[in-house]
Amino acid sequence: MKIITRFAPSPTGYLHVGGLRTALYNFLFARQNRGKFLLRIEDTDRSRLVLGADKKIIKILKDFGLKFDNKPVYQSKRLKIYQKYARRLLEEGKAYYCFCTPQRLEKMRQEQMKNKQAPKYDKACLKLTQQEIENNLKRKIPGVIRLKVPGNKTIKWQDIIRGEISFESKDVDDQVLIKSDGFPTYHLANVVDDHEMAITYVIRGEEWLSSTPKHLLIYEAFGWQAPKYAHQSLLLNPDRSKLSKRQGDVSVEDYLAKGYLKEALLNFLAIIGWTESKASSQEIYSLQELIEKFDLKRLNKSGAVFDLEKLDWLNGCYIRQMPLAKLVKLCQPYLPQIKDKKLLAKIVKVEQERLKKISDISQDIDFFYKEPDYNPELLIWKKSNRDAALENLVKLEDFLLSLPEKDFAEVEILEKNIIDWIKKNNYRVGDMLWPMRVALSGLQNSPSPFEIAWVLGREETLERIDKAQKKLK
RNA sequence: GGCCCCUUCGUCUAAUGGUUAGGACACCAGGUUCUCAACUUGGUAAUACGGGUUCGAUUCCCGUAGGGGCUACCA
Repeated sequence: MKIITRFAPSPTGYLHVGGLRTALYNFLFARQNRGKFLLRIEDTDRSRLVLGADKKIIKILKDFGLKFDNKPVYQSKRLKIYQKYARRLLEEGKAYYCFCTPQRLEKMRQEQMKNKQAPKYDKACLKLTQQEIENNLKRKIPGVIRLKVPGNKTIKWQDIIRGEISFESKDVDDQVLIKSDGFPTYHLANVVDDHEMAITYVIRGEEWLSSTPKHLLIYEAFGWQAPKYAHQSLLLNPDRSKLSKRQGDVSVEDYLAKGYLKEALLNFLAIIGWTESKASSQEIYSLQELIEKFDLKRLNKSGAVFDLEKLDWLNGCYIRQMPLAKLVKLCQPYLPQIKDKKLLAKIVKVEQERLKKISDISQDIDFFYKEPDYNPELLIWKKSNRDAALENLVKLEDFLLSLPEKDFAEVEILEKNIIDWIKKNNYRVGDMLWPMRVALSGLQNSPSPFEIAWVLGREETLERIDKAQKKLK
């Protein structure tokens, strides 16, 4: 049987990173089995609907390389279908009309809670006669359709990730199937669509675990075969609660805007809660590799803290491996003040190994195009003194003056020249390099003096060293 | 409150009856042409607790504790 998975987000705003992880797992599982990966937009809640949110989700999936098959299915366009199926359940006596007011339901729930009972619908409307029901319908009294849940039954299934899970039907509420506005609830629409779309594997978050008995009951009422379920663990805040906006960024867009790479984020989402095998210590995976190696059964049962430090590390790995031209392109938006393409490329090259996020590129780089202002004391190396620093800068300037323009064309040549000169004269490297670097950058911490001089060029380098001498006098 | 799920270093995890309990991130220390970064070598650090089963339990069972999820005419 062909394996078909789906990602079924509701378009209520941004896409949560946990949602992206679910999409990834569904995508991987489908691809590695040469199956299909479908997209369904669950837009049955009109009050929470955000216009355009579906387009954003589709764009993100595309940008991340999670290509889905077929056209996306919109539940809001399938109202008649859900109603048809609900009617069938009604006719077969497996569902019933309920006209209870929200107020009555609320009151009932409160009382049940007070009596330490599980809040559940009391099936009051099940006692309605056919005549009463028809009268209510004729008078257009708002009502819903509920599933008639059998009383004493054990519902169990083999979850791919968690093994056997069982619930008692007495703990399952008579779930609303069709709301009073005619829209289906998640539960009905989800089951009907998974069935009609021939979904074979449902991979979803753990928050759906306690809804699964409801879904299984609906499948049973229709006489359909249920798909296989895999309930993955949740992404957590550092305090181990469900990853939420209150404690940091949760939307995919947020992470992208912060300068995380798509590849890194996807890689991170894949390895958080999953490891390839007992033997492997691999952490970096391309999407293609994940398709080959991902194993649903090896997903971890317990929730995983979304560890930003590890994401930063992983992102840094990806940045360091990236071809310069691509990185320059990504950095450009963060450095609008630098119009000179060559200068931009040089700065990015020098900063490449220092970046954790793309956005870091805007940190401490002003000195590359603007004369730095700094305290002259900074020019003095810890093992040196003011007079020596000045003297060394003079020597250095004299030497650099002797180097032709072409020696500034590559970092390596410049470096070799200066180091050879230091060695030949038996200078201490720190005596020369520290003041040089500070003269060029004005910073305590910065790239090496060779790299900065290479970016600045011969003329600017000499000028800054000259200025540094004046500061020390 | 009820129902369900989970529990190995700070974090992500490996090890499914026999290991000095392994790796990665983070942290600490050393190395590397001055600082930072990168790289590299090394180090600190965990089986929640209590009972079983067993010659032997991280591993299997029970209980306790802790954490999480759900408990809507939201998904």
